[in-house]
Amino acid sequence: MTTLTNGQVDGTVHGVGLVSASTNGLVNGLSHSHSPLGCPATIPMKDHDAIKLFIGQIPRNLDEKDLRPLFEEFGKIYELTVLKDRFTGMHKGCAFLTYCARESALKAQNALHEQKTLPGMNRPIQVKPADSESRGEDRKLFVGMLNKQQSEDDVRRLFESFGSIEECTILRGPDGNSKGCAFVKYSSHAEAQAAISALHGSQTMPGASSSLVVKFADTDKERTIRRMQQMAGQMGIFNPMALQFGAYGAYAQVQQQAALMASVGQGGYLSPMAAFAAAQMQHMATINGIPGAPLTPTSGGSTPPGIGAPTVTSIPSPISVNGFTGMPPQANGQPPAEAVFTNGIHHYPAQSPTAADPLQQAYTGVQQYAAYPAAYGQISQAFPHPPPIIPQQQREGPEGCNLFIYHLPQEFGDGELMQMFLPFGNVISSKVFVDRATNQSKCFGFVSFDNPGSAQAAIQSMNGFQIGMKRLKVQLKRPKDANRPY
DNA sequence: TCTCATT
Repeated sequence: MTTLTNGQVDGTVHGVGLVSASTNGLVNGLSHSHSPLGCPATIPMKDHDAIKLFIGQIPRNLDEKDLRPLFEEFGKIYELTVLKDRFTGMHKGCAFLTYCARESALKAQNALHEQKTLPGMNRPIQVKPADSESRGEDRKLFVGMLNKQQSEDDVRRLFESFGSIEECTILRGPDGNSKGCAFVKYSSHAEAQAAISALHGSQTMPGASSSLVVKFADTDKERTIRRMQQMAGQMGIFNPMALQFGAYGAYAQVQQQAALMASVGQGGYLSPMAAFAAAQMQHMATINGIPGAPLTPTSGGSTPPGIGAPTVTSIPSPISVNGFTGMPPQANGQPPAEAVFTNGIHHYPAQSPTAADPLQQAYTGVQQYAAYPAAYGQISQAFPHPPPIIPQQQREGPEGCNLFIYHLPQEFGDGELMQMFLPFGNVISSKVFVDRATNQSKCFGFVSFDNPGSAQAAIQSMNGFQIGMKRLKVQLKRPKDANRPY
């Protein structure tokens, strides 16, 4: 039989049509045996005490069939799954492996873990019980402020008197140089706690800038947050060029992370990163709403999580921007404060974007919505969820609705500022202050909501939010007539 | 100064 078709594998099932899952498994060519009576092969059984192993440091060009031979020599495999990205299908470089027999897993771990390096990898293969098997990362410590010369053995010696160390890893860069920190995993939480009590801050390693840090390692959730903050900080998302290509990849990533963040749970407040991811998705949706871009949804069902669709009707006419619309750039040497608000926004519709403002150029796609209502109308038809509100005029909300934001990234403009705060409510205006002379952001601005609840939610979530090296400072704008106690 | 990846 050269061609395997449904129902004709072993003669026990005839005709085309529904095929049982187990028969499908046979069609897929796995090497199961058949019983003498011609029944489908029994599903392989595993011991009740079988261990699921995590396999790491797998070259991304190896799939299950390539890996089986490597592991089969230690016993019959119950299940082997290469982890793939749920959106892109990308090989994640690791896998789960369960042997039918517990003993096989132990043998494989002993023989392979850190024992050999697969082609193309610069670190040895990892074969150890999956996280799901051990329950809880509350035994793992992060150790910081080590001397970069200290080895695994040095660290072990430092920590061994507090308990039995299951794992000890120095963090190293690609070149193998220590990053001055390590992970130490004990067999119990109590041991880990004892090490913290005894060692944290107890000494300063030669060459370290402060005393030894010993604390519990980040949980998965914390790691997720950390990653996303790093991602947010390192241009990627904010770099307009990154949005021009690879938009799907960026979208998928952000969507995935937003989903993750949704599960992190931050006491009822939208967590900073979820807010951020949501804002960025809106941003990307805006970019992709330009006709011809690949992301245009075909139905309303594909709203990314966490996004409330802004409404077209709340977009005021772009033509009058506080009456300053047509004002030429340096009309006055020292403009009054109110004029500063309008400077640097959708600039001067009569002009095309100029090289004087790279950011403006970069965001031309967005700014056109403001400058050319007709174009906006077209796009809003093509895209079920219209792009976010474009700030048209500087409006203050009621008291308690207006925020000061300090420490904005240099490249943030009004649009980015608004994007960042949209998830918390209806942003009626956003304004980044711009230096008139240099056209550079002064790294602070205002955001106004239409209700105090949104403002409070934004403060809760975004104050202290890390972007790159900086942390946002978000607080209520003091009312003009506030009674100052001093 | 929080790993390379944990369905």
